[in-house]
Amino acid sequence: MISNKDLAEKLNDIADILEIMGIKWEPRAYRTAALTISGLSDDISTIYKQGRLLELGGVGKSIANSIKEYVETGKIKKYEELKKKYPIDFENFRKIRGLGPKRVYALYKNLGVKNVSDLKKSIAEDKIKNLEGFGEKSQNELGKSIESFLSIKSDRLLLGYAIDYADSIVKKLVKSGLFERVELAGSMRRMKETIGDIDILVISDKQEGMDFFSKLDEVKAVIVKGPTKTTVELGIGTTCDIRILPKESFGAAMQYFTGNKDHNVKIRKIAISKGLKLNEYGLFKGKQAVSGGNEEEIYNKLGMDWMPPELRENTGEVEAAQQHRLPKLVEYPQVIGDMHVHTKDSDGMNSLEEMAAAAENRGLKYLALTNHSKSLPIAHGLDEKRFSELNKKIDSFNEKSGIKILKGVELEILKDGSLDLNNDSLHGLDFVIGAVHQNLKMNGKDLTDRLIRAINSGKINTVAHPTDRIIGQREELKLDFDRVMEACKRNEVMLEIDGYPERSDLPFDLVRKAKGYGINFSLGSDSHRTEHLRFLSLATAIARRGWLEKGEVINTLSYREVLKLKR
DNA sequence: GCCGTTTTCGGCCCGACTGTTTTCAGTCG
Repeated sequence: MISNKDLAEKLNDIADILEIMGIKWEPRAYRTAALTISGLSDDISTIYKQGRLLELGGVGKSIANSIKEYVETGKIKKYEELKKKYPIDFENFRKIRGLGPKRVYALYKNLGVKNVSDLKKSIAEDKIKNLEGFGEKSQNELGKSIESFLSIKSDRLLLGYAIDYADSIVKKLVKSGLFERVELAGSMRRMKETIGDIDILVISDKQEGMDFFSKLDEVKAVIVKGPTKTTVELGIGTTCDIRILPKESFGAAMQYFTGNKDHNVKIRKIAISKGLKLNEYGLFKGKQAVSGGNEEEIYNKLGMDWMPPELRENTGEVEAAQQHRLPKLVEYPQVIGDMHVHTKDSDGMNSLEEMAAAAENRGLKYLALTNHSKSLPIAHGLDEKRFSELNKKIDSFNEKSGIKILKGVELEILKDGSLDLNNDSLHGLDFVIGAVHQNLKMNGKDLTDRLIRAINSGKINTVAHPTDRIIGQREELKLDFDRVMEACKRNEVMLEIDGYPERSDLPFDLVRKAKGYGINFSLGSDSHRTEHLRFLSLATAIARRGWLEKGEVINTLSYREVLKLKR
């Protein structure tokens, strides 16, 4: 089965094997390429067909050839040969904490350990501790690592659920009074849709802070405990790092621990090119600190503007910051309406009044009530008659309410691309979200045609969760997004950014692509109960990660202006 | 093997922590 993930694993395997063979720099090249490929949203076969392999960072002639082989035959000769020589399950070993290529090789060479169950057996037989370079403690630690490897369901947590958990930890740390400052960093500060771990940076000169942290209720086990860094395993199934820093280094540390790896490597290379050195303690000229306490100042001294964390993925933000051409991103408070909300009239849990009151409490000025239409019976989709009744109820609600409700629908786009409500009914609505929920097993071309027919109808405002992915459960639809986006631009149809954590759809790189087509966006929480309204800010985060500005997001318009979008 | 306002050859981010060492290798982020 050809996939980006499978290819990345194969390249990582090659890297691991080359490393145990004692080869110096080649492993790094394969790992860089693997990292690039695992971060792609386009299919590797698509990129190959478009002849764009060499545009990928870390992919040169040789690796491009391997990828060509892989896409065409499903195999890579170099990989097969190396794997025959070293038949070791590196893919799973990589997920076990404390095991790298060198130690895996030592286990293989001395004990014949090829996979996780072999390793488990060797531990049970007490064989590891006598190996050179291992001991009683490593044997025990490996046993624990295997346990947590076997119990973990998926690699990454959804930001939408982890962020509140992390915030509550931060609040406890602040409340303890042991820290001068407490901040989240890492992928969570970048608001990445999924996170691998939680990074917390603190200013403190008290060692008690670390003890307090290690004893929080959320902490299941302490993995690393050093004077400046502690790593713990949390109850929600992820690890959390906390790092203590002096005040004069805090800006440097925020810089260091926020950007993704590529962003950071690039920034540090720029520092080197200016005769400086950048690490988590500051920006240095020789041994003299040039800057450190303030993150913005560090970027400025390196000749670039400060950039919002959401952008720090090395997708052109560094160059833009150097040329002072960063976008003026849409701000969280500028999003004053939610364009995708359900009530119990279809498959929601709360009433119109409850959703409106909760939204008003969150400071919103309006929301679009977009219940499902009749061809989605599983969600109690509404027919023309029920929409008409609901709309009357909305009209009378709006007369006496501060927060306003738009009469909307999440309208089924049927198998042939036709729409699920008649024209009269659609005419009575303020905001129409076209959505595909059923018959997803069509091929990519038919799906694209189906969607484009709906876009061409002139009756929908926006396309709901366009890729239809469910993170960890369902792949993105194989749509031809160039055709979809051209059709959207031509018909002035928007794309939705659905903030519901499992969806997070459009993904941020496709948002960026659509921005290039001049398309506007609607943001929605896809709330099915009042507690879900918080997901609107996750949609805003994706918009920011896709470089969107205020004018490209309709949720920044006033209620009256949004009403004018009626089709 | 990749890459280039440091180079088409000669580098490749870098510091903390752990365990096994007796001065350091391996792993991690």
